[in-house]
Amino acid sequence: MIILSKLADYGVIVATHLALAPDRQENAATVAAATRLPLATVAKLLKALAHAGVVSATRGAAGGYRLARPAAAISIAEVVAAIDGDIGLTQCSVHVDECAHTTYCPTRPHWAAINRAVGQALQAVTLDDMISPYAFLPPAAVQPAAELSR
Amino acid sequence: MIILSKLADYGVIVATHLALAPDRQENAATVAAATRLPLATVAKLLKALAHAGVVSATRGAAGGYRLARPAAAISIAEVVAAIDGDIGLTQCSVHVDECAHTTYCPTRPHWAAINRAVGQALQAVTLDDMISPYAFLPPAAVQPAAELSR
DNA sequence: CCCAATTCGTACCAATCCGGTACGCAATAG
DNA sequence: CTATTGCGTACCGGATTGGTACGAATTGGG
Ligand code: SF4
Ligand code: SF4
Repeated sequence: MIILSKLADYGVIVATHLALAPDRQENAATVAAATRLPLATVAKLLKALAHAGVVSATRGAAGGYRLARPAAAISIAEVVAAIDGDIGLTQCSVHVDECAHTTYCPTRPHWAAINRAVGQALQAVTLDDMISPYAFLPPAAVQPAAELSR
Repeated sequence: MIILSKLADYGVIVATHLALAPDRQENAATVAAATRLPLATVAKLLKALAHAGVVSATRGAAGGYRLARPAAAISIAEVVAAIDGDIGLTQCSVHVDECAHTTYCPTRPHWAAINRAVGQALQAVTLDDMISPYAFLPPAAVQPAAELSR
């Protein structure tokens, strides 16, 4: 099973890319080219992220996106939640009343604890962590310029 | 977003129910009645669990299912994996080569760490914990109301 | 020895969800 | 005013999922 949806996965990549140059303002097309993702999809993602307050958008000509906060203050959980919705293991973790078995289900109380553990695993990682430890990654990864000029 | 599929959720319930009476042998119909789940679905789940070695089945007349191991030796992760397949956050966590972006994706190395954290959260809980309510909760039960009422 | 009970295996179907796309509107720079 | 760019919504095809059905294999009892 794959937990994150493709969109959420891509969303993290896009956010990470923006975290690389927090000062620059990039439009959707530029980000799409840099990440090699379909333009339309990137636009959709950026919009969702902007809606959640993770990135801020400036409209009009010469507009674009940039991180709304420093990269260290944005957790992966936030990015994922912006795209896939709130994270919860089971139905009852998110929408309490949308499961007919809530009344007698014996496992329900325990999910809360597991839920919290999973949530913390995602909240512990920030965008800053995603870009900083390039140490153990081969030099091929550290070349945003080459990506852009393609 | 909901991480576990409905089937996996139900699977845990079924497994938990079996853990309540490890010595008795129950057939699919009995389990379905006890858990108030559709019979056909329960049969499917039990088969999947049997295939993964979580429960053992005896065929023929007066046949039925029972846990293959003591409840304390079966983790939730195992039950979920038996139904939903191996747990992984992203595509590259499970099937490494099934993502076209593996070569230059900057986030890939980091998912492994998060992946492990999530996996441990599920492996830390056994069926035994599920049937002895709140046994492992007390330390965190300081503010259970907030979690449960969410 | 035969029959009934029960699991096993597979195959199938309907519904929902997801990834992706298209098009028109609003806002801003020049 | 106009070109550029983000915003919003609506739509569609395909994949996955939840659920069902039926026949084959296996065992216990009469
Ligand atoms: S109440 Fe039980 S069956 Fe319903 S979503 Fe929660 S764990 Fe699953
Ligand atoms: S390589 Fe990157 S894009 Fe591909 S599944 Fe892994 S994280 Fe997602």
